[in-house]
Amino acid sequence: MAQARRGRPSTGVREAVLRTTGEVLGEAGIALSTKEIARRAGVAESSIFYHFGDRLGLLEAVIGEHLPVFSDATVVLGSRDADGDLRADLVAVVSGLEGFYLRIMPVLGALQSDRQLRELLARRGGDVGPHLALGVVADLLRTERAAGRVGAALDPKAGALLLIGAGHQRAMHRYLLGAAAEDFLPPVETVVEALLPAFV
Amino acid sequence: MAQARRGRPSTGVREAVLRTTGEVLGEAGIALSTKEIARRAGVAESSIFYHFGDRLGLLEAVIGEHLPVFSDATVVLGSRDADGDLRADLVAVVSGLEGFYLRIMPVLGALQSDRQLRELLARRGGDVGPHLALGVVADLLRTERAAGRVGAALDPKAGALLLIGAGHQRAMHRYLLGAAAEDFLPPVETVVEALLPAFV
DNA sequence: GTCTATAAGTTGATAGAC
DNA sequence: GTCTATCAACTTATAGAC
Repeated sequence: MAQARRGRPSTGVREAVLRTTGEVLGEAGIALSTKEIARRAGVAESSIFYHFGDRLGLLEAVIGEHLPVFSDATVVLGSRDADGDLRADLVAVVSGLEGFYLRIMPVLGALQSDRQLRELLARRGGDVGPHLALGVVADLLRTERAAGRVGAALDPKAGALLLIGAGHQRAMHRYLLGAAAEDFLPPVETVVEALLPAFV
Repeated sequence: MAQARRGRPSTGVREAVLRTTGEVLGEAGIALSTKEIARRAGVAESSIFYHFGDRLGLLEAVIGEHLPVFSDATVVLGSRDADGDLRADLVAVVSGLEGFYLRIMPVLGALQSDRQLRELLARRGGDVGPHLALGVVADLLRTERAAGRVGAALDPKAGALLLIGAGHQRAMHRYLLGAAAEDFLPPVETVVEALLPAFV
């Protein structure tokens, strides 16, 4: 970001393309075309190739833009204020995770349905990607454990997998079924109630 | 299935197309082409349109073929023999779920990344689909609870969400990262160990 | 029911003007 | 840095022979 601007300043085409691609990703998935993105973004199709090289380069840029958020605690967990009640705090954590996974679902779906994107992820060597959310939540549990608010016997990574699994599961079914999902899903409060004995 | 066969018997083109489409789905995702499927299946491309009408019809047929398995306990849970030890039984359940979700990942990825397929799912009105796995596991927990092997206070749906969430989470990260995922994921045994207090 | 041949439209990508 | 114009390859889909 400390890079000095040289040459002609951008007129926002790159940004418009990235934004539009993110939108189309949520609708058509990775079966998106550079032509349609250019049309919807109101730019020339050739500008996409100027900025991103080829179609995969565009996909890499869009996906890659979202990959770092998985290690950002504020984004993954949402805003929470610990008020001392473990139950309420866990409800806030799972709800935050659910909202996060609901928002990131198009990116997650693209990664799951395109081998080239998975290879891009593997090439990054693990320094970015969905798996880092586990570390974020595990760190939170370690802190809470040190403060004595969570049982000393709890394995932080295992606890993180359970909380994330619950939030992700609710988010995925809501994404797939829409409002009808609530008829099948147990409420966050019920899930936390069931999980509570494992955390005290 | 009780339908009598009329007219000329099939020569297996339909089945070959369905099988091949399932394979391609795991590689290219929903960005698959009828041409490539025909080539890999060794059939004429026009045969695809004869059997499935159009491209979406083919996708619907392939996805629809997999949707009912989510309500099949044997498939979802895998083969387990309850030997009386709750801990070992839960490990078997989560491991079974992990294997199931690992196999079904291409279908799940396609649903998450294509709006048309999600609409197909919604049109089915909930009688098939990924959400039914919740009922399968919840039923298992109800049985175990009635037998006194699981705590009476446990909500079956909440318990199911936690078990499925854990298995699905492990499956997804293994699918995205391959063997490297094991470095980040807590082992099934550790997860069950952490979850155990919620189930007794 | 499966094939070959073909059509019209879309695709990702490049060249060159400004 | 962005555009218009263009291209060959590929896309989905149809017609008609066997």
